[in-house]
Amino acid sequence: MFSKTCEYAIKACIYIASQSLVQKRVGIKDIAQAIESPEAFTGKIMQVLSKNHIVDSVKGPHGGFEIPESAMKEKRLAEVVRAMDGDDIFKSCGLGLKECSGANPCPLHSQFAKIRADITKLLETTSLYDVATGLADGLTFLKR
Amino acid sequence: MFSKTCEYAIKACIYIASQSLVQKRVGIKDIAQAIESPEAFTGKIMQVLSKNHIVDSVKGPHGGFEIPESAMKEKRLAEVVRAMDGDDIFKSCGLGLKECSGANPCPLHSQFAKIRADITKLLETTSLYDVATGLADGLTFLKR
DNA sequence: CAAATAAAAGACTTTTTTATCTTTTATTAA
DNA sequence: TTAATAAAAGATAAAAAAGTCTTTTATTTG
Ligand code: FES
Ligand code: FES
Repeated sequence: MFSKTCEYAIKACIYIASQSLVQKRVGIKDIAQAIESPEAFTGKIMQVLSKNHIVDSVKGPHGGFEIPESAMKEKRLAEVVRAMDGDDIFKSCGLGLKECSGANPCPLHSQFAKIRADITKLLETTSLYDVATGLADGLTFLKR
Repeated sequence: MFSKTCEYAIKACIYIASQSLVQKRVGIKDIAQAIESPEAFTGKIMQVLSKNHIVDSVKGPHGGFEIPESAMKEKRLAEVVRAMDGDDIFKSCGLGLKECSGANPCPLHSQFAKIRADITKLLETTSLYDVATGLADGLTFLKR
């Protein structure tokens, strides 16, 4: 479904958001620990998220990453996915045809298009705030 | 969604089935041409499909691959996917947690589980015959 | 039976994805 | 203003996925 990179990115954003809810800025080490990802690789991912203005980054002592509450209410999961994996998941053919189109449909097009629309809806409507609260409340988990 | 290998496998099966509908056995070259796949790689994929009894293989002159009409009415897309990609798509967590469970749900679990169930239903209920007829009738396509 | 045909099997190569290690830059606070 | 801290940037490395090439085995038909 998502690349490993994208999975890490989504989890990192949710974790950062949940910590930002209690005014805590978090470093790469914290993040890697919280989402069970390799530390250096997580750093690379954070660079991309930061460049795409999905997270705010602060260098130096007491630095780290954060997502202001106002921002996390706006940012959708779809933005994170687009930053990491592009928009393949939103528009490409399930059987790998060069482009998905009703005019030249693959044998799964009609059924697959529905599923893809559901995925798109999920990602486009869910904000980081929506998922961060469940984590903060101990209802959902990012590892195991 | 699916690996490249799995996409080729699904398309190959649909093509073979559609040709079997008109009593035509097809070789690797035909298949590769019909689904726009690398020939040698397609050969490898056919070996797996053959070992898993999804297609029948015949060596020697006038040999090739076929799927008897009775068999293609039984075989589901899910079998092809399992043979190539395992059952990850049917059971694994969308965010890559070690296992998907309601007891330890990731933040997307409830929404993702629905989508995964839809995908499973599509693959488990669609037979090769179902998709082969559309191709044979020129309503669906395997390339471009 | 011999020659031709076509898939199976095995050994490799290339590309992409995932991951690591080192150096640099920015920031803070003593 | 310098030492410590933490992310950014850059250069590699390892693993997995995708793809190729060569040899072997099975089958058919003249
Ligand atoms: S053409 Fe394959 S999903 Fe639309
Ligand atoms: S735990 Fe993630 S999808 Fe079920």
